[in-house]
Amino acid sequence: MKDQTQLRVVQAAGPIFADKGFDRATIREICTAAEANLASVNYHFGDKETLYLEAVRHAHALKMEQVPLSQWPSNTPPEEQLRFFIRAMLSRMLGTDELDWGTRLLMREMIEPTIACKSIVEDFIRPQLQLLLSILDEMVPQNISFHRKHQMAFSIVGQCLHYRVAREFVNLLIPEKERAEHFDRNHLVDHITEFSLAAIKNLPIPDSSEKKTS
Amino acid sequence: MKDQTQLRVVQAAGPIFADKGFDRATIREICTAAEANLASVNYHFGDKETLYLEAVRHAHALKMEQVPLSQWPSNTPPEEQLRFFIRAMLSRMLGTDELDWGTRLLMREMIEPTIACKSIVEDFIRPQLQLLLSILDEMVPQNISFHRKHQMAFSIVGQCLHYRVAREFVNLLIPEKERAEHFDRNHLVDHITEFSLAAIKNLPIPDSSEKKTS
Amino acid sequence: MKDQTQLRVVQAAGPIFADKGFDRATIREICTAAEANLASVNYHFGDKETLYLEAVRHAHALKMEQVPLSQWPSNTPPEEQLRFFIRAMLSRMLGTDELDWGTRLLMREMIEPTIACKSIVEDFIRPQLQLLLSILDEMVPQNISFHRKHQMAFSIVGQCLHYRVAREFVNLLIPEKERAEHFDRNHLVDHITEFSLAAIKNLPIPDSSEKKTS
Amino acid sequence: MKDQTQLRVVQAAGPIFADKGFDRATIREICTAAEANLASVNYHFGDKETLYLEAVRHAHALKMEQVPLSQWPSNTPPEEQLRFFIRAMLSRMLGTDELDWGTRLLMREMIEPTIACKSIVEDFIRPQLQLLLSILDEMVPQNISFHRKHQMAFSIVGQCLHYRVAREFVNLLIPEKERAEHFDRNHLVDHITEFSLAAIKNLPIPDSSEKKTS
DNA sequence: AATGAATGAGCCTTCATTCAT
DNA sequence: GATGAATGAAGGCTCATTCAT
Repeated sequence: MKDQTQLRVVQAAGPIFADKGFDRATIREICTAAEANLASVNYHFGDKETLYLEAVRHAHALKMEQVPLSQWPSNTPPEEQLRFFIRAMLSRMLGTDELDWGTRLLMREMIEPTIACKSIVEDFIRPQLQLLLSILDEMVPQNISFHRKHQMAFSIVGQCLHYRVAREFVNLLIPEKERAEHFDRNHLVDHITEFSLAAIKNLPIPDSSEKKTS
Repeated sequence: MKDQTQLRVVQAAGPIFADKGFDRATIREICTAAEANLASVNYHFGDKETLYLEAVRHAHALKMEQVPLSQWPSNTPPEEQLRFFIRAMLSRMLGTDELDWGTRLLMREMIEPTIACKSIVEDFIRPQLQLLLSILDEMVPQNISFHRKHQMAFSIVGQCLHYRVAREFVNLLIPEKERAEHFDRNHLVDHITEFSLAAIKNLPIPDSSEKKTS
Repeated sequence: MKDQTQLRVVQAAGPIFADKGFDRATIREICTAAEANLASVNYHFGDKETLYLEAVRHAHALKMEQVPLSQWPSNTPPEEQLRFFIRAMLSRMLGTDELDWGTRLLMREMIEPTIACKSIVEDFIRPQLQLLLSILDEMVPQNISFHRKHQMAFSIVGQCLHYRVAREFVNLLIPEKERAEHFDRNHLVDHITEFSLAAIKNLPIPDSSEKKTS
Repeated sequence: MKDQTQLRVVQAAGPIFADKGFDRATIREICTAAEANLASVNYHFGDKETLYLEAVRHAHALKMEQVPLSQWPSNTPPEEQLRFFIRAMLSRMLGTDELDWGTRLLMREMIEPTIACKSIVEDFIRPQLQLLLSILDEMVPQNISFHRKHQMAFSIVGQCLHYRVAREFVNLLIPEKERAEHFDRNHLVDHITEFSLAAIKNLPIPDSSEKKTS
């Protein structure tokens, strides 16, 4: 019964912060949900902001635990590795309904970064980027520059991110029937993989520094 | 000096809502910025939420005015059209510093849609999507299905969106020097255009319905 | 179209003040109901309080017009005069549903008198009291004192007043069926008349100054 | 110093609500009078309306404590019981100056009933009515009907109520000297008692259902 | 004469935070 | 170590009133 309270509060805080954002979430609501005293937050965390930070940290620790970085046999062809990677990333982003709040928290950090942002990127985002880069390494010429590989990586990540961040827009743009049939997770994984592979394999090699710009 | 007040308030509201979000923005702050009376909001808009709506509408009307849908000579090759389109979209998204608040407002709508969301999509987003689709039409086989074209379009949009939505992450992931040299607007336009063109031109034609899925 | 507005506003104000009381009634609501401009009240009456006064005056002018002081043949026996009087008073108090607001206004003046109170009493209440006293005069000994006659009059008025002022209490105390059958206007007129007549005719004559008091 | 605040606030609220009514009374004024924080009302009662309810309840609990239901020796003749009863009722209604606010609160409930009304009637009014009915029982024929006894009771109550509800009217109608000499509490008790006794003892017995009505 | 725009004061309520126990 | 009571600051909103036209 020691720091159980503390834990209960962080756990309760996550979904609530995700749902309502920092401002609209109230300490009262969180403490009620955690069956803890109203003063718990200030007692255990000092203030609301610190609790938020702790909640975000807790959230992505949980996320990493549930959808770990993909593993595959060493002889898996890079094309398949890419497909696996994209599937994992989309899964993390689209989430199941119960786990969705983690992503929602992450998105809030993207558009309104707090102190939590930095550690999220280092602990959570960068490793994924590195993994993606290592997959790309097997598909692109060795002498390709740092930034081109990163741009490719971002092009892949961006395609996934879109379906999560602009989800509501997609819902409004694509009729429900069409969405149900062709925009489910499997089809999206396939499309993004094919699109990206086609791009990677046919991208002109010359360094972009001599590119034209209108 | 007639109903200037109303306009002043909407104009002041935009950047403030964008900066702080609906909750943290106070009508007191907005009215002060607009040099208007505190009761102006109630008088002209009824309540804070309606003001927010009006501010969002005003914002994207402004945006469209400043970076209108691209126009080009009828003989422009589709590849160049795509480059123009991507340049315009990125410009709208990245914006100049003073105009950035419009996009921030838009992102908040993506993540936490309000009543404003629907009209934004219809008036602002869908026309852009249609334009992009018409460009793609000139580059892909005629018999390609509705959803494949949309997926391609979203793949392009997603790549752009990423640099705006995940801007803070990119800033943390890419060293400043590298960013300054290779991730400025021009280079990004070039990369996204090349990447997308390479993908479009080499994408396997068969319908995705017979694709494999692991 | 001259002072029509002014009249429309007073007429609209009456029922609204009656319903909600001075504070809860808003100028906006009144002007809307009167289809007049929001500034009309201040323009025509100066302020809200003056409008209230005017509305009360208007109300009881109307009341007097609709239920005038009873008239009867000169040879009507005083017992019947009393019955007529009580019937008229109860009618004014209980009112029909549309005219009820006049009484509600009056009651508010009773428990929270404003400047309107005095003129109401002089123009509206005192004449009724005089009439009642003149009826009593025909039934009680000539030498009875001023205050005894007034006390009798108040005893009669009080019985009527009770059913209006404490209406809600009566509703809660008496089952609906019983009320419908035995507490309608006719039965109340009969009861109050009988009760009062029985009292008047049997009241001990000695002056109350020598009464015992425990 | 525990939950004294809550009590202080209710106590301060009573007279203020009585004086100004629900709307014009401000929680600021109440909290200041109670030497409590402005937020106390929300903390202890939730909102203003609940505080009002509590204040009304508190008020009539107090009232009953100060002027309890009359008690008398079992051999007291009913006529004397009635006098005692009327004295107690008038005392509660007219009150002393400091305690007047309780009645003012009650009158407001009569004219503009709130949620508090019902419980007041049940806990406070009905017991008094029952007591009065039991006194009447000893003076009227056994076979008299339910509603006749109630009508008599109301006739008695109404006479008392009048001097409270229409107090301001009486003040304007009766010259001050006259009032001082003949309308003080003792004289009123005597008059109302005599008047009512005379009525009760001489009321025609037949049921009112066969009464004439003009 | 009459009105639409604008204002200033004030109200209820909410919330994170603190404090005494 | 933990909590229930209490607080101070601020927020959105409502309203009667004023003012320029």
